[in-house]
Amino acid sequence: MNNTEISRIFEEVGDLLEIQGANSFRVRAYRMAARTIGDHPEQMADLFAANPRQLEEISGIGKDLAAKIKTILETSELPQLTELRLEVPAGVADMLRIDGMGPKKTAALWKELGILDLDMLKAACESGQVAGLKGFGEKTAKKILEGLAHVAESGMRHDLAEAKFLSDSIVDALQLVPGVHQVSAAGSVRRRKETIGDLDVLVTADDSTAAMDCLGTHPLVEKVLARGETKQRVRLRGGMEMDLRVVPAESYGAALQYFTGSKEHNIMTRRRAAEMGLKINEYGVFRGETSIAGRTEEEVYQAIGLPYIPPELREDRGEIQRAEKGTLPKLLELADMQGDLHMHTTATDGTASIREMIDAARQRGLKYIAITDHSKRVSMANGLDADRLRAHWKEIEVIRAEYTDIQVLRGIECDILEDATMDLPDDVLAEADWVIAVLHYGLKQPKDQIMARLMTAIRNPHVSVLGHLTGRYLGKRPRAPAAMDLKEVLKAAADHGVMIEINAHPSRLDIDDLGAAAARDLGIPIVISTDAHATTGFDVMQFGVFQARRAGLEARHVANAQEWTTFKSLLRSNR
DNA sequence: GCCGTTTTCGGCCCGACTGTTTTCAGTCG
Repeated sequence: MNNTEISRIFEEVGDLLEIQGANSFRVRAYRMAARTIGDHPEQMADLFAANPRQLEEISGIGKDLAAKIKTILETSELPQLTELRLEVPAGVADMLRIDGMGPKKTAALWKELGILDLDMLKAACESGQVAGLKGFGEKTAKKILEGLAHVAESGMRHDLAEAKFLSDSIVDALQLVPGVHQVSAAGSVRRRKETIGDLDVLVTADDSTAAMDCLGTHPLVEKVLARGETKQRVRLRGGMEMDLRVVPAESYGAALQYFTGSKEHNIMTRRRAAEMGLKINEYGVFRGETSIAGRTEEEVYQAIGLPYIPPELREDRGEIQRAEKGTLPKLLELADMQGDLHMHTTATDGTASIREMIDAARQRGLKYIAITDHSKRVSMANGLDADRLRAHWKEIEVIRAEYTDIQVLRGIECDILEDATMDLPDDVLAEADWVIAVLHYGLKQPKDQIMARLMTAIRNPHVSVLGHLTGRYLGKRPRAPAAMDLKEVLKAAADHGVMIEINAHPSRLDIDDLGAAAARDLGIPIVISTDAHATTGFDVMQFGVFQARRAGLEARHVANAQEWTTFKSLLRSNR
């Protein structure tokens, strides 16, 4: 059982307990544990094998949950969940996914009307049964029917690029509204999470009406779901939902801090405030009735004795403790990026020539790049065999000689084949300036085989970096990461001087933030690459930088944030 | 179910909006 599977078990226990009306803090404990385990950089199985007591040392895991993890690891199941499933029919928990439905309503529909799944729910709404139930009414029944229509997409997360585009568009529109002063995206978009559930935008205004009217009539908005004095919720075209909050200027910082989250980070800041005899809400920091801070986020953090914490770090992953000790990182910036080391040309599946890619890179101020077309295994992209690759490199040599302000490396994105050999012979790889080793095929192979393949690449003396390591895909058709022992892979990479890529494409962002942090802790240089297939492909670098910031990386941790001469000394061929 | 520099018991973040109610419960973030 891996962490994801254990996490799902606790998540389901939480849902079922909640429907049963269990103590909400108990429910929260299961949900917190599910999240903690799902996010944990090390496998519970490994921790347990090393020392069973380690589980209890994880914050949010006590004696009871540690014992349950042990049971799951040993028997692949949890008797408590088996029992809960007998008590709560399988389709009932699905009702929780409907917007506006929580545990109380779900339990009422199940117990009072005998509704067991979403189909029965739909029928009961249409027949008027739901509207007649105590505590329900016409509007609730209608809202449930609407919610049912959106249930598939409501739980769906969208990639950061799409979410940021929508959020920026609305922010830009609100900025033009007379009487609106400050406008900012908040929520997980501001924290630069790799996928986004819904959007938050915050404004300060003399009067909320104009801002809300602007949003309500914006061409991207499909429907206004709720509107009050200070808060409006809308559904955008494409299915995402957005909250707009209007606050007074003196509360802007407190509101921005509050609505940026994460929820877990806010619980920690509020708890800290309470310990200091203060109270934080979205209007400010209060001692008794008196507001002592709130105009800026800096003020809010200062009031609880902390320096400003960048949004990307606000996940309750130790940032509060680091802030307290004054050891917060000075996060990488987009402007730090000096080079880009993963891109394609018309030689394989890119749309621009070598020269066009070099020119586009220069326009963006890059000082060095690597041209890394596909190797032959990727036949659908017209991947290069040894002969074509050597000819391609010759062409690069001729063209790069024309430029004095940018270094151009002759690279290759070489597949690690299903049988754990490299797609190109060693003597060819030896001639490259830069070799990215990647898994494209056979991602569903068993863990042992995936590990064998990765070890082949890591031990190969010519491999510079592992590209999009896990092969996961976050797009409309998500693809799970390949099975691997990440800790072991990173350790081997560290031992052999192989770098790790953060692929900046918004559907990849692979390796992820926690993985990048783990690599950094092992002293592995991180490379952030766009994997550009066109001249516009360079523009996704920002998303790679966001992911690096979430990992807490500084410029010194990122190989291609270094000056060319420094970067050159990091190249494996120089060792 | 977790947790502890006032605590091993008694807390656990906090406010807005909606709908169904006549003063509030449920849901959400």
